[in-house]
Amino acid sequence: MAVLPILQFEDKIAETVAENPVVVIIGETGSGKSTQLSQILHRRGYTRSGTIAVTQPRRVAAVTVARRVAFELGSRLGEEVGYAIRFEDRTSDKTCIKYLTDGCLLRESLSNPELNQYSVIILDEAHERSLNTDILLGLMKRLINRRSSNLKVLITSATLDGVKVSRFFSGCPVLNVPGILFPVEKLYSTERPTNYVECCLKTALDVHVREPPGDVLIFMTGQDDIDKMVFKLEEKIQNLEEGSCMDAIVFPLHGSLPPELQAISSNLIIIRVFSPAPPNCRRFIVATNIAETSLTVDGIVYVIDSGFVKQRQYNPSTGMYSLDIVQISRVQADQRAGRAGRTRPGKCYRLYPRTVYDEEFLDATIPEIQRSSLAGSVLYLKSLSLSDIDILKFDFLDPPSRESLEDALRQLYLIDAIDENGQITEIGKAMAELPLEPSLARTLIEANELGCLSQALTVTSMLSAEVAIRPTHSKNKEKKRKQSFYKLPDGSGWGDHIQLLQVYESWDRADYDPNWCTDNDLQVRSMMFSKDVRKQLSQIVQKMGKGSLDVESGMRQKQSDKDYKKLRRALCRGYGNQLAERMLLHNGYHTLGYRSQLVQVHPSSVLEADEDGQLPDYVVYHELINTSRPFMRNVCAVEISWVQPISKKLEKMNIDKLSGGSGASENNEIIENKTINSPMQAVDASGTPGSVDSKIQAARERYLARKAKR
DNA sequence: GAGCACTGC
Repeated sequence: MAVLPILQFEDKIAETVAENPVVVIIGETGSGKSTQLSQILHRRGYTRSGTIAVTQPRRVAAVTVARRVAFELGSRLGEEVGYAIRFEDRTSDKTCIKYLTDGCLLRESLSNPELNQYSVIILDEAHERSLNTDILLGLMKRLINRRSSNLKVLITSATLDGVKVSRFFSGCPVLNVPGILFPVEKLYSTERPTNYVECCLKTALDVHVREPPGDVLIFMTGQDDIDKMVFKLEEKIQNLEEGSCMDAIVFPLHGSLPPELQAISSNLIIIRVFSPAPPNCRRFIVATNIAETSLTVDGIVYVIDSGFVKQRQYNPSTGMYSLDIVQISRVQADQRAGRAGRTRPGKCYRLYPRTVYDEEFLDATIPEIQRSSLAGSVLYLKSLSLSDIDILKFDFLDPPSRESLEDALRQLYLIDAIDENGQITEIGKAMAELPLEPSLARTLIEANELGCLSQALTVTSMLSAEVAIRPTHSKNKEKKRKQSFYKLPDGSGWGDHIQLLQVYESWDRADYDPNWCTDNDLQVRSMMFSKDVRKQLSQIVQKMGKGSLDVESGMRQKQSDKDYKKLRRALCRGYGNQLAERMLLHNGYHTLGYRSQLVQVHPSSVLEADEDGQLPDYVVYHELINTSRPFMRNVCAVEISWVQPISKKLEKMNIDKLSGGSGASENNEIIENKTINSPMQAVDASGTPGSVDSKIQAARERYLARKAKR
């Protein structure tokens, strides 16, 4: 194996780190930064005064890199080198290099805000701008001022965004470490295709017929398009004249491969996708952006880039999520192209003109912090109770909009996490201890008061694991699906939360048999995950727990509480920021919030109407999602008397007080000025119905209209 | 009467 480029810079790196508290390392793919930086600093003695922490945005990365480094140092995993991810801590007293997810480091800083056990903190893959890494960047800036004598912070990034990060850390040095990527030739289309699936197909066939051997990676937006593409490509290849070109196999690659295929397809992917193709056979891998960073497929020589990605975004002014097809950024486009140059020189077919890349694409993807609801993050920051930190003044690399921060404060106030002056409450502090989104954390705390903690643990775990009751993957098994659907409990008409509880209880009665999940079309993976979450939550709430926490005790609870009244009441408290009232004359709802929205119960809900065909007067919802229309997903019936205290709170809510009173106007300017530099990307917020292509077309037209206005 | 990209505590 060739010497990793980064090792040639060892002296330079050590020297720079010795002289500066913060250093930015720009290391391209293949530079070895993730495995070598920690070892270099270990060699230079930084582990004598503390541990070296290396954060990763993904769990697998934390595990595999730790394993690799342990191997290189000839030590056993969990001793000198260890890792910590949720549910799994493989470190010991001996551990001096610790890989962990960014979320884990955030959790650690909750109990130890100065992170004193660490002599070095490396934030790896910072360019991906995960929500947690962005918050860590802000915390690190504060920390180095307080621990300047004994803390070193390294921030690694793959793109040339180093200047920005350096500026954020008052002009800290930036080191560039080259990677070992082969050149990739970029070929642009002369115009935007009107039908991007067809265009991908045509390009793929062209490559297959004309280009020498080498595998092809095709980036598309979602499962539907991928399935369509796989089908059409296989068909076309079969119709090619025998012997006119080499054989081919086509694979789909996305995050939610059907559960019944998962077992086989993990073999498929590992053995067939991740090993070289048989001789004289070309592999086509049709993937979502999962293949951009999370999964690396070796042997790719050709990349076909549609130029689009599906992105989830949060709109703070409506409290609604939407899943939109948006243009990728230049960073993303280059990342995709780079996938063609890992083993030898490659080619990237960009299905958009050069001018689109140059003029329309954003430099970088909008960071997650500007696309998410910030209630959880704001609660986290408030719970650190750092007297020197004001949320609205918190120093973010890219600040979220003031609107988004205010939305978070309103939400937190409505669920009692902060008081009317924006100060964190005792309830809020308890909520922050729980690895749950704020509404679910609040539900658990209220359930504890009401004596239905066991049931609430189950519901929050199921929601937290995003267990889907009726997966849509079994198209060719229509009969079986219907049968099994009727076997599952239905929430007794009260709604989806209750159904989730009942489903988990059924699984408990089946002794947590994985086959029970498969028989009922439930993803084994997500059910197992919810079991892990439940266990973890149980351990945390044990301290405050009143009564038994096991699943059976929740079932006994039901004997005395047939209507799930206590649980639904706890949910009503927890979702005080996510309530809706039915309209008088029909079954539509309007949300009870800062800005009321007209919404409907999602058709997948098990919520039942009464004899007159009327849905409950009041419901709580887990999420608002704007697809073809605005829908409430995961709904539960509540009673008016429980809603009233929350309505009163809503009436007297005052955002000026919540955001810190008089000081707010001053902060206002700071945040708003910064926000102007990072506008939201063009999004499809109107929920235009129709095919993906028509959505893309519509998004493009809106973009051009806006451009013309300017 | 709908349909979901990807992560993570």
